[in-house]
Amino acid sequence: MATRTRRSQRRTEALSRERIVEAAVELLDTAGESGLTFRALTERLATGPGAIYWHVANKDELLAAATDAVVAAAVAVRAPAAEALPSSAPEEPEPPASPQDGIRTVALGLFDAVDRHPWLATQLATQLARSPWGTVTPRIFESVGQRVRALDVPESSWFTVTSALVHYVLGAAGQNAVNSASARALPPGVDRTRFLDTVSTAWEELDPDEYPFTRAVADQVRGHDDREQFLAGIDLVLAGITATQHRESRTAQE
Amino acid sequence: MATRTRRSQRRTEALSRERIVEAAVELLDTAGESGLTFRALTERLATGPGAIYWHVANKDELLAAATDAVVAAAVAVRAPAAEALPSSAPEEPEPPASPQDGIRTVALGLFDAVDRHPWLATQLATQLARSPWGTVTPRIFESVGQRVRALDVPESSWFTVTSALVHYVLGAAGQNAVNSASARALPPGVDRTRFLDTVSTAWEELDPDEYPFTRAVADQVRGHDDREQFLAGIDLVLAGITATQHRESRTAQE
DNA sequence: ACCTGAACACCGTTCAAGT
DNA sequence: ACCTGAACACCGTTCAAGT
Repeated sequence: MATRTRRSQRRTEALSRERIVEAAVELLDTAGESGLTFRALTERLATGPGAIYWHVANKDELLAAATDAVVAAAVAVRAPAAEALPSSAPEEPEPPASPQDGIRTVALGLFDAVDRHPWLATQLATQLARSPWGTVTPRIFESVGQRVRALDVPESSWFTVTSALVHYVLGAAGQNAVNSASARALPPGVDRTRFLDTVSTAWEELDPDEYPFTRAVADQVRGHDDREQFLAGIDLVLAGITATQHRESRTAQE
Repeated sequence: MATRTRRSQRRTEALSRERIVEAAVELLDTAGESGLTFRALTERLATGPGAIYWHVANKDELLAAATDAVVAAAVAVRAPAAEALPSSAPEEPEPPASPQDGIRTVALGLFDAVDRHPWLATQLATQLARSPWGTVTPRIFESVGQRVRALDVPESSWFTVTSALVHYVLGAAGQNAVNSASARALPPGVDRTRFLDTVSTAWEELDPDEYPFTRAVADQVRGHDDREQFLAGIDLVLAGITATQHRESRTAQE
């Protein structure tokens, strides 16, 4: 009864794992987590479930592959100047970004990816929980870690410091998917300002005895910018790294 | 054909939302996320699906309630001394914990909760993503925020600083569910040491060109303690808060 | 080697009917 | 008001069969 979807013609391109993952990402983006079903996928790819199972072991593996593909694209960041104006003065020496800026860029890359693909927040948690030896964790870890090494953190702290940064980024990005996803779910026309207003008001109406702090802070929710706040958190961790180093070198000198 | 489960006798206690949520948490703990089904739940509660739907709107609400219950318990931390030796010297004045220690305690409370309930990592991401105006976010936020206020952070920074801490905690706790859950999934007898060994080895075998940092750090994975590393991250953020304040007051004095 | 599509077991949810 | 349990629509996955 539902109107026949316009994609029923025989597919021309051969099926491949790549095409399947690509279709999965599209489906997740447009229809959300619950929108990714093998039935929707077979229709979109004009094939049967068996064909998909030939290329992919099961749904978990498909979700992992989709997550990995998006993360890989997100963390493969170059210096922003390089792509901003591709044809202008290619011989101009790239401004050597500080390691701190590099970390901010990588972090923002992931942050924005979660913003564009809200399902990524949950999947990141799920995939990371499933296998730290998978491809997703090392990818993120490596990208942040290389910049941490460029700070003058002693080698013995590399693992701890990088972990702290990665944890913050994942936590903050996950939490932010909230806002973008929820805001999107609201009736169109209700924009971000109205959305923050809703949250702020809800917080203001909490029980004064149980939630004094949250109530006190409700107003600050209203005007805040997610990216700005995200970066402020990064800077807090970076400041902590610097401060800890200084404390250590001071102690070492005595 | 399956052996009749021992719980088929008529239930004595009346059904209630509370009992349902309690059973859901048990099911999640023992059988994992995929183990929580309405069928398993009806069997355990010796009832039919309709009875459950009388108390709970749907599975999403049930998961939200389960998450909220566990988070509420985790975040309601008292000074550790109070419960350690309940009957010894009750009039002894409690050592006034510093706000920093308070933050560490709350954070560890959540960290350990995720450790005991690995499904919490995913659910935290999901629930937070679904509704920041729900009960889960304010609960965590409030508990951390009250301690942030006790540090001498200027009021204008309350929201940002508390958010940063909460994001770190959620990210780190989520990532850690990894380890406990994965370690649990391994054949019994393979303990944590062996598990870390596996991860470490996997990281050592990554492509040297693409993953130089992760490889360099692989060895540090082997001996590390999750809780210690988690706290080190908290301390990094706390150090960042202090450093930022000093910088600000220094600037203000000029 | 790659794909088809009917079939299977299982899941969340509904609802007419009971007490 | 609270509970029962058959029924429904939908899902992931399998597999004998085709090319």
